Amino acid sequence: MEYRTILHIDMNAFFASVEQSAKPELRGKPIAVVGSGHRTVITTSSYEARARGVKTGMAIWEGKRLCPELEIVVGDNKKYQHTSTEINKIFQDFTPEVEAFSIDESWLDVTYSLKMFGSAETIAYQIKARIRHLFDITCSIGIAPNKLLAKLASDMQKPDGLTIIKPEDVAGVMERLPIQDLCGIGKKMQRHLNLMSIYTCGELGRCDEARLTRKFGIIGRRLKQMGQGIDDSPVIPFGEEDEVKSVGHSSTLERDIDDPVEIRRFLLQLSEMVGSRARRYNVAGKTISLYVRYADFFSSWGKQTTIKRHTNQSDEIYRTAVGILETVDLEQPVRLLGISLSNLQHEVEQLPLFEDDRKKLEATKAMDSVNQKYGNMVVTLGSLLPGKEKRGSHVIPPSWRPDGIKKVDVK
DNA sequence: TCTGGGGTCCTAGGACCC
DNA sequence: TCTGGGGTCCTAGGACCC
Repeated sequence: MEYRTILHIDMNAFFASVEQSAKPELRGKPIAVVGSGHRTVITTSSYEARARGVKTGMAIWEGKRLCPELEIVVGDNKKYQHTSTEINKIFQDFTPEVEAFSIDESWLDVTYSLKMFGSAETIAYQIKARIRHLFDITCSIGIAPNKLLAKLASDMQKPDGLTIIKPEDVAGVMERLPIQDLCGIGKKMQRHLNLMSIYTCGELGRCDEARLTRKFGIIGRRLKQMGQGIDDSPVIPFGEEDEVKSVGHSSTLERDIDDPVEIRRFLLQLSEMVGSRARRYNVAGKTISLYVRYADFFSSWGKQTTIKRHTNQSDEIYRTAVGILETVDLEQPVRLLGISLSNLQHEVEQLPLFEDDRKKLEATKAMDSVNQKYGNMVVTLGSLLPGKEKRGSHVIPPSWRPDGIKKVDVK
């Protein structure tokens, strides 16, 4: 039996560590990285803050209540993107098989690198040393025969850990491991399995497959395998991922609004963000979705509509979103609005037939290039301007990938 | 004083065509 | 003025990840 050797590398408290590294006065202190705007939440907290119970997703006041001396730092997306890209370059020195799972997590398949570097452990220590040397931050690394177990292993020792799960130890590790420790088993799944008297991976791995399939459909088989620590999924290097399937933006408003004009102005902004990103990716979509969350936070709805032809034009996205909005009677003031474009076609380069279309295309391209150079939304569709509302710059989500997007063209 | 943002995958049910 | 079934596309919603 040939085993693969997979590393999972998880940057410890990534955004907070980058900030502490850049600003020595923050080192050793409880800090929280947040977005701008007063409705932001804590994106990452330092280990000093975590020790006090400050967690991702908390409101600032909540963190402050737990830890009054908590230092609040507004996140700097560019800095994290840059650091992540540089770290991924380090990985490339050890294997071309690098898959970025998020901005701060990657898998490396080092199966064919072992001869050159000696062992996976050696590789892991070298990676740790280089990241520490260049950026003064730590990471936790898991080494295992597959991605599932490597991710599990990297979670076992934090911060600055190195955990190895050898093929011969898999069964022993899984036997008493709580099912919710596996990546892919969330709260709901845990509850369902617990109701079936399944609490450990050992129990899950021994469960009758038909029983799992009856309950969970086609993922039943996958669940049993997970319980056994089996995972055949390959490390998919950059450039070989599936194409993106949707492009969307959503944003919580600084205050709840019910004025239709204000709502539309915001939708226009979102449409332009979605459209410009779709154009940058060279994709166009047929399905436009609108998502609304009401002031009470709990009630929300999403509606989508599919149009005749693919588009990546902001104004068409906007018109479609407004069309959806007009089919609905808003029940409350609105807290959050989101627009997304899906049903995507890739590699779109349209040649307009008419002079007017050509002019519009030229104008769009000029606008996009200014925005790319000077920051998003510097130039936008005209009717945006009256409000002159400043959009908060959001902390980028961890789903961001080092190169910004998955592969876009079809081979 | 509350509670972010960007994705993926899966299922169910209806419309419609052959 | 009936009957069934397969395939595809669509909307809606849930669960999961970071």
